[in-house]
Amino acid sequence: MEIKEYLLMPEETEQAILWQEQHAQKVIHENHAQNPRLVAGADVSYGKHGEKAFSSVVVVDISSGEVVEKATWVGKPPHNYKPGFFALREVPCLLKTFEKLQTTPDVVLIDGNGLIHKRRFGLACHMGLCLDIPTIGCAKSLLVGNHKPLSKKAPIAPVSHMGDEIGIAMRKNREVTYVSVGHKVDLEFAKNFVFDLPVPTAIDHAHNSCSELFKKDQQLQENEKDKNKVQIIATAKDLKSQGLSYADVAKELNNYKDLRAMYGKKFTPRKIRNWLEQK
DNA sequence: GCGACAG
DNA sequence: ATCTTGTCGC
Ligand SMILES: [Mg+2]
Repeated sequence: MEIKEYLLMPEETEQAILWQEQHAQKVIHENHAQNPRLVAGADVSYGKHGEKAFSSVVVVDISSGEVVEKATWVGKPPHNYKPGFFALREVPCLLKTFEKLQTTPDVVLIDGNGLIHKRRFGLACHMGLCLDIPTIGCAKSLLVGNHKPLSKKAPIAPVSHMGDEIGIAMRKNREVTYVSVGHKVDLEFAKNFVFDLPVPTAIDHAHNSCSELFKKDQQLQENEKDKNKVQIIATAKDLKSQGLSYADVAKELNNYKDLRAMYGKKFTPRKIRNWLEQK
């Protein structure tokens, strides 16, 4: 789909604060969603050592519950996570993913807050401005604000912060979701829409898709590592057959920087002996 | 200075 | 977000 505005905020904190305050004024708090049918859920997960980002957007037709389309993107995380500036980390990934989407959804659900934000400009607001589509923030925990305890009788409670009603806390079964306006929806619509969503939601699908990408990548890396190990063992075996001691074989292998890099750490005579005696 | 802090 | 196994409960 078409990205209306490719909005990236400055990395420097002081400028980012001003930028958020300025763009918060552009957020539309009135409802523009009518009879939504195509709902997009978006999420990002990260590699074990934070070197890779796995981003997914899944579109669900809520009239049937069927998945209509899925788009994914894998790349380097643009920024570390910083509370209040989550968009630095996820907006670039999500925009790359929405770009690939053929479908134009009626409503977008973002895994993060909208108006529930110190400057009323959480990730969902940011993405809403970029996409110019009705957008709702759905977070799993609270960034700012307070609310009365949820109970069976009152599974929904308003979230307030500095005198503003900026969202609602909602419990469906076991899980609590914090719902807030992202863009072009009002809180009343967002509340009812999310409350009535059948599970698995588009966000659930997106989250699962990210986990699959993560697992797939992890599996590939394991295979690569195994292939490398086979190569290393073959080399070690060759050296040993030339009459070198295990200590000398280890010393020799350590001279090859590429071999050491693919193994990850230094070779020890003990390790070499274990490998060769196993095979 | 301390604690809180979406993912 | 990731690191992680079994275990308690319906
Ligand atoms: Mg997420």
